[in-house]
Amino acid sequence: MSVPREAGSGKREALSREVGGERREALTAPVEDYLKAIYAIGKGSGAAATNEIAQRLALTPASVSGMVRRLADQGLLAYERYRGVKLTESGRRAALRTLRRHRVIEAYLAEALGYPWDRVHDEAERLEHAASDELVDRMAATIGEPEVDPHGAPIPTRDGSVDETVYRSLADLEVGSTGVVVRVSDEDPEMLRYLAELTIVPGKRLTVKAHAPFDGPITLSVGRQELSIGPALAAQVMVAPIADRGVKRG
Amino acid sequence: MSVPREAGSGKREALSREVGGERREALTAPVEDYLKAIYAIGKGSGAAATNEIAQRLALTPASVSGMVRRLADQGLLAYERYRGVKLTESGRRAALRTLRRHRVIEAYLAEALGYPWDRVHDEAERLEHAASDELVDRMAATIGEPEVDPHGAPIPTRDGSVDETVYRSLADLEVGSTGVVVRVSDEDPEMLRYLAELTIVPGKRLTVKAHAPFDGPITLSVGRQELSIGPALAAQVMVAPIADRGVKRG
DNA sequence: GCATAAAGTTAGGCCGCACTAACTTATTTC
DNA sequence: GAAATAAGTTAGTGCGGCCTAACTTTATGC
Repeated sequence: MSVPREAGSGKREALSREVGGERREALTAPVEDYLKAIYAIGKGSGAAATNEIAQRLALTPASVSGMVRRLADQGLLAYERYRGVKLTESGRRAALRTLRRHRVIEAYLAEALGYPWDRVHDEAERLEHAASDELVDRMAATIGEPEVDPHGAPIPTRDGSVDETVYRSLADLEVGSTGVVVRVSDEDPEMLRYLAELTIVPGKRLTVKAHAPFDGPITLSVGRQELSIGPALAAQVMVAPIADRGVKRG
Repeated sequence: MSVPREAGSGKREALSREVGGERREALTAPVEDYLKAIYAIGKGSGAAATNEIAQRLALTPASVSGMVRRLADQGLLAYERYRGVKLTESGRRAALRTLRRHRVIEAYLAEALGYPWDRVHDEAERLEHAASDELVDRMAATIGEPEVDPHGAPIPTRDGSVDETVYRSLADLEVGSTGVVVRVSDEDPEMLRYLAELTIVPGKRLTVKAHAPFDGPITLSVGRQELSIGPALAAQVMVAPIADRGVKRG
C-alpha cells in the first residue's frame, strides 16, 4: 500500500517554500524568468509584447504565448489576447523578489567572494532560483545591506519597493555636460570587461567632450584620460547629470 | 524567418555548463539527486535497490525504474533488470561532484554566514544544483579548504576522491570505551538541534557508561555531564573509538 | 517445490515547458 | 480600403519526470 504522498498532481518542485509573512507556492525557475523579463520590459507601467519577451528569454513567441496563458491563470499577470501582458500586483511582487535575490547575490559574490564583476551575473542567474529568502537576507546583512548591485542596479527591499528612477544614458548627455555613472547594463561580460578597462564604472565622474554626428563616436574625459566610445556602448551606460553651474575648478 | 536557435530537442536546461578540464553536459537536479542517493546507498561497493532509492528520494518505485533506465542509457549507471543498479565510473564522478558541492556549501553557510547547523542541509540541497564549480571552489578557499562539513561528513576533493572510512556508530560502541564523535547524520533538523543541546557534535569526546539490554537506552558521559539517549538516535552518531589502554586519568 | 509475499517492471497518464508549422489578427502602406 | 507585413495565436509534438494500476520476477516459508 506504499506510503501516502503529496497526492494529486505529481510534480514535486512546486512545494511551498520559505514563507515570510506571505503565503505562497514556490515558483519554478522558468516562471521567475518570465516575470523578471516582463517586469524589465514594462518597467513602471507599459505592457510587454510577446515578441519582446521571447527575445529577452531566447524563446520562440509560440512558447511565450503558452506560458503567458498559464501565468495569467495563476493570477500573476493580466493578459488580453493580441494585446500584450502586464504584471498584476502579485506578479510584480514575485518579480521584485527574484530581482532582489539576483542583485543581492551579485553584490555578495563580488564583495565577499571576490568574483569579477563580469561574471557575477551568470552565476546569480542560476542561484536566484535556488536561494532562500533567509540566505539572501543573510548575504545582504553580511555585506552591509547594499543598495545597489555591482553594476549599479538598485536592490529591491525585502518589502518590495525599488528605486525606479530612470536615468539618462551617456548617449543622451549633452556635449559639455558632466555626469556620474550610476549604472551599466549587466548582461554582456565582454562589454563589462571593456568598460572596466576604461574605468567606466558606477560612481565615476565623466564629461562629454564631443559627440560626432550621424551616430558617431562620443568623446569623453574620464579621470585624467580622454577616450571615445561608440553610441551603442554609450547607450548602455546610465548617468546622473551634475548641475555644475560654472563651479570653476574640479 | 525567426532567429535560428539551438536546433533539435527544445530543452534549454541541458546546455553544457562550466567545464573544468572534463567535457560534460550539465545534469538536471533530479538526476544529480538520483546519483547522490545511489552513491550513498552503495557507498564503496554494493548495488542499490530500486525500493531503497525510491524511499530516499520520496518517490514511487515505478518512477525510479523509469529514471534508472534513462541514467543507464546515459552511461551513468550499470543496470540489470530486477538486479539493482551500480554507479559507473562516470556516474560516481558526477555523484562526488554533487556531494562536494553540497558539503562545501554547508560548510560555507555555517562558517561564513552564521547558518545554524540544523538548517544548512536544506539550503545546500537546493544550491548544490545551481552553484558552479568556480563558486564552490571560491567558497572552499574562503573558509580555508575545510575537509569536513558541519556534520563531520568528509568533503570530496576537486579531483574526486573522498575519505570512505566507515566508522562505528555510537550504538555499537562497547560499554566502558571512549570515542570521539566524527560525524552525525545531517538530514533531520529536529534531531540536529537535540544533539546540539546535548553537545554531541563532531570532535566531542564521550564514554559509554551503560547500555540497557533489549534495545534500551545508552548512557554516556559527555564532558562533565551524564546523559542517556535512545538506540535509534545513537545509531546516527558515528564515532572513532579511542584506544585508551588503561591510561588512567583523563 | 509450490504458494505467497516482496520487489521490480511495464503501461498508460499528466503536467511543465519547450519546439515547428500553420493560421489569425493588427498594423502599415500606398 | 485592399494588400502586404508584422505580431500573435493555436495545433500538434517531444522530452523530462512524476504518478497509479496492473503485471512479472525473485525471494521466502513451510
